[in-house]
Amino acid sequence: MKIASLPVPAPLIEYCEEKGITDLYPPQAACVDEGIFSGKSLLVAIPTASGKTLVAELAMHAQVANGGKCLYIVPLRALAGEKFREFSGKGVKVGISTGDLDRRDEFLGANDIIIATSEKVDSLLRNKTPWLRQVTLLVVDEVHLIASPDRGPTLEMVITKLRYRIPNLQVIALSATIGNPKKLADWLGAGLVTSEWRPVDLRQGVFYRGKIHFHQGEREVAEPSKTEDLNLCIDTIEEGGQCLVFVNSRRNAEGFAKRAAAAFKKRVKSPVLEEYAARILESATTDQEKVLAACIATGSAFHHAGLRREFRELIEEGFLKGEIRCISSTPTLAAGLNLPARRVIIRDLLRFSGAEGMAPIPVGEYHQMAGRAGRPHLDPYGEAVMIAKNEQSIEELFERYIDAPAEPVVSQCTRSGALCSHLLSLIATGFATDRKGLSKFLVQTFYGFTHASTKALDTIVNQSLKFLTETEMITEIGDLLQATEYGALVSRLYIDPLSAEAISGAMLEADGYSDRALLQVVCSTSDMPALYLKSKDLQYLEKFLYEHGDDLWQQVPWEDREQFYRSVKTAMLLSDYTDEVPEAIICERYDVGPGDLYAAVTNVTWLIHAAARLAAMFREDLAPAVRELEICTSQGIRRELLPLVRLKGIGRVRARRLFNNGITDPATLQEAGFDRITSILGSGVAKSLFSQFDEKETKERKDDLQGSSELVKKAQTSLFGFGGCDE
DNA sequence: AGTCTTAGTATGTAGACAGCATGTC
DNA sequence: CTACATACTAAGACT
Repeated sequence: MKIASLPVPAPLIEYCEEKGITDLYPPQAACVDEGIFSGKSLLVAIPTASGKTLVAELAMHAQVANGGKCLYIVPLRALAGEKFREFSGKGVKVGISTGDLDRRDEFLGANDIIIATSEKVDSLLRNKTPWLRQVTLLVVDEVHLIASPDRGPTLEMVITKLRYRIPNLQVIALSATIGNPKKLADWLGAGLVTSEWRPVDLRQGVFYRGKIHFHQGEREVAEPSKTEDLNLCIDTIEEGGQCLVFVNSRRNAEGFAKRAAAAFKKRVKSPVLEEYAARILESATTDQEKVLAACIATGSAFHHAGLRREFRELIEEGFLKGEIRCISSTPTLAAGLNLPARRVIIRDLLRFSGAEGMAPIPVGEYHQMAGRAGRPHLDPYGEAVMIAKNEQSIEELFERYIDAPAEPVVSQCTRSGALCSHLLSLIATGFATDRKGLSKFLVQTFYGFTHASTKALDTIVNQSLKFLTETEMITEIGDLLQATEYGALVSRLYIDPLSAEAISGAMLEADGYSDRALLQVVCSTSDMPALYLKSKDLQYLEKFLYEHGDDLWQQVPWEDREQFYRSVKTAMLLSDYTDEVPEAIICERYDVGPGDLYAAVTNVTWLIHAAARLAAMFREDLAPAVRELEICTSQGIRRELLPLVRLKGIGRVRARRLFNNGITDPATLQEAGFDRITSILGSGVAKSLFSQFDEKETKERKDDLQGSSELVKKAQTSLFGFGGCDE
């Protein structure tokens, strides 16, 4: 099917033709036949890299041409960015909205295509964002993530909410191959396109004793090194390809990269790689990062969430450009960006999962990783290889993974805790005003669609409503369910009601305040992933609790202390960060990577913000201190620097430099004079600082004049600020 | 004596969404 | 409740 013949606006067609794309791939043509251009919903369950995105893009452009608006839901922020770049510059207005990124936010609704994560869309719904009603096409990327235990329910709820609100909404759901595509399509009222077709031939095989066994035959692999995984990797490099190795732990990822680096030393030399290594070394703070630099210099790299984003992106870029030959990675790369390689080695098929010990990875995940093999237009074929430990397991691996269908997608709505937050949001946002309304909504979910009896769900609904009523987040008067001001706030803050209750409960009971106490409570909630405990941690944790245990708001439990210790450890790390302990020392002390540190800081900042809002509601006296902590945490500064960072252009580093030079607040800064500041921070920064003071003075004069109208406004908001459920 | 090898044992384990209001080095 | 690879340790074997 020719792209030029499709009913889409010219810019997209021209763009495709420039790229040399003139015909649709067979699965894409099937989507056209199924009616994507006539507004029909569709579930597209086809392999990775077989052109799902273009299907969505065609449908979106057609919608926009008819005056429609499109919402594109992705699972990861990094993916949102990737799609944003991909969709931009083709004659439609594209906007992006994720937690850490809000480009063009004021006019977000003015865009034709808006890309957002599922949680962000849920948050937009909870805040009654008006333009959501104008959406005519919903694209859900990776819709099989409905089966994800922690984030699946949100995705399921968001889809259900949007379809509930918008009649005739066209839904295009994109998915990897799954076990029950028909079921999912039926739920969405969608047509179904499935296919095994791929643009590059994919050979899946099992390596054993120097040979890869494929369905189509065998392939010999040379054995220049002692280890099989490395031999497989070198084999592809020698052939001119790149290699992606999936392993089950960070340590393994680093270990493999080191071994590969030693083997590559004689083979790969490149000035570009040297430059990458130098760039990393320049800002490296930990040993781990120095190792990474050494590896990259030879063309190998490791990739996991302990690395800072900057380095991860550098590795991805280096691999895409073909400079880096081999990446050993934890599942970070499996679900993330589009990084194909000629050979993918799925080395570890077991992964540690808390309750289950070492458990085999799901078939769906294997397929996702295997699908990474083969770069379209660049590789003659792609190879996905597992490694067998004995003759017998060759057969087993074929059966268990290569020839096995992926798991069916199953709703996770009944998982403990998942529903409570969503029920609150349904009530607070007016999707349901009584129990009947809730049931009516819940039968529309995928859970409701796949379960004839809602008994299991009803039990959880009753429990959750009981909790929400007892904690006064909702009231039930007669039949009427309504969110209280507290409940509405919790819903909008997007925290788990359990976390909200833990935080406000602790604050209500507290006699004093300390940052540590608040941090520990916040770190004990499910919204804050706590650090793992290691044996060496026990010593200093016990010492800390002996000295400061009484200052905490939560009591040290008598038994089952692990959870508590973990929250204390996490709080101590964050406390060190606001105490301006250098990154390298924190990383070493708590055995985390810079990426983990960054993640913990952004996460806790969000929760402290929520805590500050809750404090304003329940403990006004604590609110100023909590708000201060919010700034301290986000900036990584001690309280003494607070007056300085209020100034534009002053962050943690400059503030510290000023402070150490005896300049402790804006007033002394102004007194010190331009020349003195120039000598500390340079003339550029000094100039912008002093121009701020001039602006401020003129603004203050204006504010004095407007003071009276400001007051009126405040009175109005408090007069009408009790719920505001109308839209 | 110093180095390598081996067997036994202790240890630790993937990832990442959300608020809010704008500007770090 | 489930496992495994790796790092470390101590003791033995070799140059």
